[in-house]
Amino acid sequence: MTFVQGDCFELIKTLRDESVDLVLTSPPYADLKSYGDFKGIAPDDYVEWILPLIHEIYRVLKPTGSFILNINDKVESRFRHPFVFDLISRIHKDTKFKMFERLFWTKMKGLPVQKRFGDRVEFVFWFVKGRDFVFNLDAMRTPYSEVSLKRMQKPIKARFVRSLEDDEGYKEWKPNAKGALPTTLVSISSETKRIADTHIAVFPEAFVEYFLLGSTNEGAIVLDPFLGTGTTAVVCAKHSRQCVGFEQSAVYLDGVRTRVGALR
Amino acid sequence: MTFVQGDCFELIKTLRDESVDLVLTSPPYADLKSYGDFKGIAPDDYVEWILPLIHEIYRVLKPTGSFILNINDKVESRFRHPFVFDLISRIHKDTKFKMFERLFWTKMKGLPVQKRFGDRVEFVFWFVKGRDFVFNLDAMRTPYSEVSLKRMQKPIKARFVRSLEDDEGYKEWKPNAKGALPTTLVSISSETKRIADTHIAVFPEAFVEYFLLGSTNEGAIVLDPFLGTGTTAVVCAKHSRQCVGFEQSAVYLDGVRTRVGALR
DNA sequence: CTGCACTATGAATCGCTAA
DNA sequence: GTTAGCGATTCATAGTGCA
Repeated sequence: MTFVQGDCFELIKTLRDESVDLVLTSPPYADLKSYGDFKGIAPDDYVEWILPLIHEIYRVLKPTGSFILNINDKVESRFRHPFVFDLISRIHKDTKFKMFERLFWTKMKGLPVQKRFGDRVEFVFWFVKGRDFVFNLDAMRTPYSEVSLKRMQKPIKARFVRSLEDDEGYKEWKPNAKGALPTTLVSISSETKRIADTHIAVFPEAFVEYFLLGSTNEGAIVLDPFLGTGTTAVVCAKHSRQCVGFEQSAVYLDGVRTRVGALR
Repeated sequence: MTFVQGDCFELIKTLRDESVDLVLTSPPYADLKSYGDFKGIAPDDYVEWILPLIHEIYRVLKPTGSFILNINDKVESRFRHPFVFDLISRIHKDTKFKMFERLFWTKMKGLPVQKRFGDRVEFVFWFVKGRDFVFNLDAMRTPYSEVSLKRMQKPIKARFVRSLEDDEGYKEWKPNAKGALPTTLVSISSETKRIADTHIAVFPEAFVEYFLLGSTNEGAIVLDPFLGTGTTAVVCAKHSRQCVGFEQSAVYLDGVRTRVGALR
């Protein structure tokens, strides 16, 4: 575990090429207001602001590594600002990152709104450098629905071979002990933490756990350049991964050290 | 109801400026293979292919009108191609369209995959020309969840004013008769239609109904440049909207005329 | 009308083979 | 080397039908 207080845009330059297995982070979303110690970034400036960091992330990532980015867009004067779409487009143009998948994190809990749709979905982008990346699909399997579980109580037959019109096309179907295949809709409820006497919304631990176990093996080096309240560090400690975390705010970083220290 | 057989890129040029209330469509997604009568568009060429149509859509739309676009991206050699993100970015750069909202249509049923996440989500983009557009929020309210309904059986008090620590912050909460506020996660199950002896997947009627009633009033002129099996036309007929539909395939268009004619 | 059993199918993806 | 076409394969859900 290595936690450093300072500006991640500078600190990441001290890391060696191809030394990190996973970058898992939720950068501050574009906002006109400030965010903790962090001065807000206007939506129009967001892409140019964060792109240098993404180039560095590409550099420090191992060839088998992943970059998992949680982000959401904002409404500005009644319209949804397109900076997330701009960003994903630019990442493909300016770097060699490939998008393994775009996932939709639904929280089922959100701020009430009056004249709009309630926003219950955030983006999760999973970038890789090439085909040979770590992906533990079984670790990401999700619980079967109640209806499915009921049906599984006794073996069932299902037709898999569509072209055959006769009964030969039947096979036994066995449910996977580890759960159903994961889908692009990721349902994880949100959490709130209290640090330095302010409530802030963060990554839930379940969210970090899901992606950490799915994209790394034990002993992996995991970087979170916007450590915040340190959820990434806590989950890494629980699952034998090494966390490198950067954070501007000394107050937040103290909180992280306490939180991680309490696990021993 | 006006149905014309031909190329929508040309046909749309015959429509007058600011004459349409809603463009609701699901263009063919990028594909390397061909798609019905339609020659497939390679993902790399998709944006340049469809952008001229979008300029025309802007032109024919009334100042209060909406352009609602259902689209999804594709996997190409194991990676998710970014053309949807490129497209949304370019629409903002090349036209004056504003994005009212980006919605996520989840179908809860999809083709099985082996080594990926199952794709259960498609994008729905709602573009407008300015602040003064038709939006019937109440028509888009969704049924309350079972948990919410249970709570509503007897009057409950809910705390809305969070800053107050005392009991004065309680208010009576009355459920809205038209349902819960809609969210950006839209759950509508998929449908199958059979036309010209082939199964094709389309807009479900419930999908068209949801967005049609939410974005237009009675008597509205609705354009679907990729009419396909004509779900847009059928739903317009049921709800007293005028549909203008373009479709390349004469076979499909015959099917549409039969389908709409059967409603009288 | 309810509940359970059973089946069809969904804007798919991968890997092999041929050119 | 690369690409394009084709066949094999994947399974949870919605819907139908019957007791």
